[in-house]
Formats: sequence, C-alpha cells, structure tokens
Amino acid sequence: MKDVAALAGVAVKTVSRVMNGDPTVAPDLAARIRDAAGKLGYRPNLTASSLRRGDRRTATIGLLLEDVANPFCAALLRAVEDVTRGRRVQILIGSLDEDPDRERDLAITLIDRGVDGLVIMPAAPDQSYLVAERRLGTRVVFVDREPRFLDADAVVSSNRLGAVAAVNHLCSFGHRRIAYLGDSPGIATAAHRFDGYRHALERAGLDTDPLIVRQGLRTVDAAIQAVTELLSSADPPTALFASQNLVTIGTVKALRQACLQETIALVGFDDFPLADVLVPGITAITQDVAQLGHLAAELLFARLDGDDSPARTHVVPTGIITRGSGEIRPAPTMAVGG
Amino acid sequence: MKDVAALAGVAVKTVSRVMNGDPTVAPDLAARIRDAAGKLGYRPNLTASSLRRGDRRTATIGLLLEDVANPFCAALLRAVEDVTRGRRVQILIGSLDEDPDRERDLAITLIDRGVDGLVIMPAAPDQSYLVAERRLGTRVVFVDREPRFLDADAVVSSNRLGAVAAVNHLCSFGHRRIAYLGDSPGIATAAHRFDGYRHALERAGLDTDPLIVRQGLRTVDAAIQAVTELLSSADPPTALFASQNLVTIGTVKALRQACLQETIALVGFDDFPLADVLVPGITAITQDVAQLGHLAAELLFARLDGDDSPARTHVVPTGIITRGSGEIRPAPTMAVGG
DNA sequence: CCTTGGAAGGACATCGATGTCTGCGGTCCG
DNA sequence: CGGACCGCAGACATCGATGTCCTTCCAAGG
Repeated sequence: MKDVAALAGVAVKTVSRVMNGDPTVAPDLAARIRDAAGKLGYRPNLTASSLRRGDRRTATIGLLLEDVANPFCAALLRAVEDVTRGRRVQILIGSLDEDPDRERDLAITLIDRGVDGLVIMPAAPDQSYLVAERRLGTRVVFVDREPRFLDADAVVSSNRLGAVAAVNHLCSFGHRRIAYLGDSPGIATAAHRFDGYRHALERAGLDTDPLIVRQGLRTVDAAIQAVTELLSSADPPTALFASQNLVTIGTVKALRQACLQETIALVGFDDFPLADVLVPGITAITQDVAQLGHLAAELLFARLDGDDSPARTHVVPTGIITRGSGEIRPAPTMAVGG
Repeated sequence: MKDVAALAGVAVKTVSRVMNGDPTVAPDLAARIRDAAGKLGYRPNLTASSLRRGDRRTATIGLLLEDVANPFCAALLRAVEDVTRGRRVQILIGSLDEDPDRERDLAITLIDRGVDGLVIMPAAPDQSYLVAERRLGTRVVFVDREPRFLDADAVVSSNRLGAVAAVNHLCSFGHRRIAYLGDSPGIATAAHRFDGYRHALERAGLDTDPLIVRQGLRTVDAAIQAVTELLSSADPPTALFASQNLVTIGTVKALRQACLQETIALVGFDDFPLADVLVPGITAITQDVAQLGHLAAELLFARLDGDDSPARTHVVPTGIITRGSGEIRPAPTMAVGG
C-alpha cells in the first residue's frame, strides 16, 4: 500500500480511502491510484484490515461435523455453503469422529483463529466449555443434535416422531416383533430415536425386548454383525428398524447375505443414494438435510446480525418414503400367536 | 496481553515470550504470568500474530472441489483433512460446480485471506491466473485434473488406462458394440477417459460409433435420459461404459427401468457405496481416492516446507472390481455377425 | 479584501503481537 | 580487581490497514 501511495504520489491514507470506496476522493485522483495499484499488483491484506477494524469480522465461519465423508454430513456442508456463498463468507471445516476432545480442541482453535461463528454437530456430552467463548462474542448454532449444558440455538430433525412413524408403519403391516439397531445412546439423536421406538411399541401394546435391541453400532461392519446375530437367534424379529444410514446399509448387506431381504421387513432412518434402486427398495424415514443446514446457517447469520432473542431449538419434520422393504408382512409361520 | 502484563507486573514483551515458550524467562516469573493469563482468560490473537510474524503462515489451506456433496469429493476432502490434522492446519472449503469464474474468484479470495496453499480440483480451462499468485508465494497443487497453462504439481488417477481397462474387460466378454457415457470433454478427466475408450476400441479393431457416444452428462437424470434413448435406438449397444459415478448411477437406474440390467453389460468408472449390493453388482474401475487426497496434501506441504524441485504430475493407478454387471455376455440374438 | 465553510488529502496513533536492541545485574576468568 | 560475557527483561519499532484529527485550498459571501 505504501508503494502504491508512493507511485501515485499520495499518502497511504488516501489509497486506503480509494480501496474502501470513500466518495470524498476526487475521481481523477482515485483513478490514478487504482491505476497504480493495478500496475503494482497490489492486493489488500485482509488480515491487517480485520485487525485494525474494530468489528473483528473475518467473514469466516467454522463448521464441525461428525465426518465430512458421511453423505449426511456432506449434504449438510453443502447446504451451509449455499447460504454462506451469498454472503461471501468462507467455511473452515473439521471432522470430529465422535471424539469429545476433538470437538473442544477444534472449536477453541477455530475461535482463536477468529471465526465469526460456529455451526456444530456436537460429539461431546457437554458444551459448557463454550460459555466463556460466547460471552466473548462468538456465535454458535448446533445442528442435528442439541447442545447440553449450554443455552444455544439448535436445528434438529424430529427424531422421536420419525422413529415413532417407522415403528407404527411396521406395526400397521402386522409386525409385533421389531428389532432396534442403532448408534450409542450417548448420542442425543440416537437416544431420541430409541425413545421413539420404545414409545411407539408401548402405544401398540408391545414390550421392548432387550434381546432384539442392539445399540452402539457405529460402522457398516458392526451393523452387519449385529443383524447376522439377530437373524440366527432363537426368536428372531420379523422386522428391523435401523436408526441411522450406515446401520441401514449394514442391515441391507446382512439381510442379503442371509437371503432374507424379501422376508424380513426393514425401515431405515435417513435416506441414502440408491435406496430406490435396491430390490426391494428401502423404505426410509427421510430427513430434510438441506433444510437442516440452511436453517442452521441462516440462524447463525441472524445472530451475527444482532438477533439476541432467546435461544430456540428448531425442529425440521421428517417424512417417510415407502419403497417395499418396509411393507413386507411377517411370515405366517412366524406368528406363534403369543 | 497488555492486561496480563499489567496484572503480572511485567512488560508485554515478556508475556509474549512466555506464550511462545521462550526459555529465557525465569521459571517463577513465567508461572506468575501464566497464572495471570489464566485468571484473565487471555487468549492470543492469531490474526495479529500472523501479521507481525514475517513468515505469513496462517496454518490454513484452501481446498476447492467440484461439489463437496459428491461422494468422490467428500472422500477427497476427508483424505486431505487426515493429513492436515497431524499438522494442526485448518481447511477452508469451497465448491466450484464446474464454474470457471467461481474457481478464479474463490482461489483469489482464499489467497487474499492468506491461506498458505491451495489444493484445487480445477473447473476452469485455464489456470494461468495463478501465475502471479504463485510468484507471491502461494503454493498450489491440483488434484483429479491437471492444470492448464500453469506449471504446477498435480495428482491424478490413471484415467486413460482405467478407461482402456474397462473397454478391454467388456471386449473380453465378447462385446463389440460398447457405448460411452460421460461428462463434457471440456473436463480433462472426461477427455482422458474418452480418449482411453477410443484407443481401446481401436486396438480391438472396432470403430468409434458417434451414435453410441453421449457426452456432456452432468447429472443422474441426464444420464438416465441418455441411456434410455440409447436403449431404444435402432442399433443399441450390448455394453455400456459409464465414465463417472453419477453417470453410472443414472445408467443403473435406466437399465432397471428397462429391465435390461441382466442383459446389457455395464462397467462404471469410479466406485460408489452399495455398488456391491445391487443385483447384479456393478463392475467398477476404482480410483484410490484416499491416496489422491493424501498425496495432494503431502505434496502441498512439501512445497510449503521449501521443496522447489520441478513440478510433477503424480499418477495414481486405477483398479477394477468385477461384480457381475461387467461380465454379462452379449445376447446371442444381438450378434448380427457384422 | 477578509472571513467562513466545506471538500480533499495528509500526519499520526492504533489494532495485538513480536523482532531488535539495549540495559541491568551477576558470574567467571585472567 | 577489572572487563568480557551471559541471562533476563524492558523500551521501541514494526507488520498493513484504518480511525481520528488536522491542514490546506478554493469558492462564495459580507
């Protein structure tokens, strides 16, 4: 900038004025300065600028997801990006891999780097570490899962109702022995879905049988193994409720290995690509991922723009797409008539 | 920092020394300062720090991909992240959507924000706009596609050889009429794959029939339509080579709609989740995405660490997984015996 | 002709942290 | 016993840009 000023024969301040579109600079002078800047390939240093400006805005937000390679997270990232793009805001991204320490580390690191705000899919059981940060001005919005021990905005799917819908759907096709396959109940989302499962069973006058409940499934392979075990147990279920996309995929694979994909009903929570091309198609409880990401980002920007109304949790409704796997009726021979 | 210094009764410079682990500070003084910092909740301002430090290192890199929601890109992002994590470097992410202007805009924006380097899956037909930037110190590595009009490192799959392998595979099962379905030849990757397709046909003594070549397919729906048209044409192909994952998925859907999935052979370039669960399983030319991302990131860091050897293009070999769809033989009735 | 006012541009301090240089007190050696 | 040297800490300048305040200059009015 100094060089530009020298070449144009003016003071640095004047160059600064031109760069910021200050109208008090005479047009011809401004042109001369712009010319000099072009000749020297001058480019303003945003770091220095944001340091001097009081506002501390860096036009950057942080986005912490469970694993960016997971299709659900990738879609979420994309939805957030679509919002930030319009505001010329950039995204710093990080995967947490369900590691609480990593959540904390990354959140603090990003805040230290001066992000204006954070969108977090939390992995830790406790977000109180953010209390101090928020007081210092960083805005935080949670997505997919609500925060704990922190009063902040969140955008989540109607996990409980979605699970209830899944179970009701299976019940309506005559199932009375429905297994639950899901992630660790330590994850809020999984807990809500399990809660919905139990609640729906109860409303249908059925008991929750711990023998056909498998939690803590985190990978496709873990799901395959759990389902395989269930299928070969003494009193196997006639229907399966898989409460997460990777678990659903593992379940599909296990059913095929056992050639039971036309015999045992399956409803998965969260849709995935090609679910419609499989035979039978996979009936799924769908989340509006784009809406989740969109809302989370908009909410964050609203906060950054000064909205200081009380924190809220926004619930995005789930839907259901029937494709065949969820409409299989229990085999007559299975009906022992308990 | 000033406040910390005041509370500890020392000069700011001494606080700075302690924060940077300078061993020349007496241990008890250091402890007192750390204590004061803790009490005040002091957190160093990395922005100011990187401004003052000569090196201009922000420990941030930019990653520009076609679309972060695409599984290929998401996997690439994850692979890059796995490398940066070990170095405590953060990633600024952006989707280009095959828009040349957007590539340029985002690249410049990120450089202005002071990223140390960029990993780019280029969308533009010309990267010469980066010449000046590189002279100013920004390191750039390209992934998946080579840059044009810029001498820089790149990491790509063996696209041409992969396509050759796909066609050879189909030929070895007796196919002589193999359709090509792919993205716009303006995209380097697509061009190489098409080139491999033509080359392999030629080696097999076959002509490239423009009637069964469909390029410019960018979405699943476009692929579905193209395949549907091909299948109902006067002289339909007996085998299909889909040169990109979204195109492959569209092709699978179109074949199923026509109930020809057991009749027409299909080999897809780039594997995708559930390709093994479909019936028949989809035979795929596989890319080592993790390796692509890993190498690109390592290469970038090598450059940042001072490696100034001549720019190279690293080629990551492709593989093939046979699952059924690529091993279907042409229907005897189709063999007109040309 | 002097005053006044507003427009235009410059000098200086400042954001937060760190490189450089200096100064102080003490130790070690000849 | 004096000087060289070292460990330690502070004053000051600096990174690049901008907020604040001030000066200059010119035109219009009295």
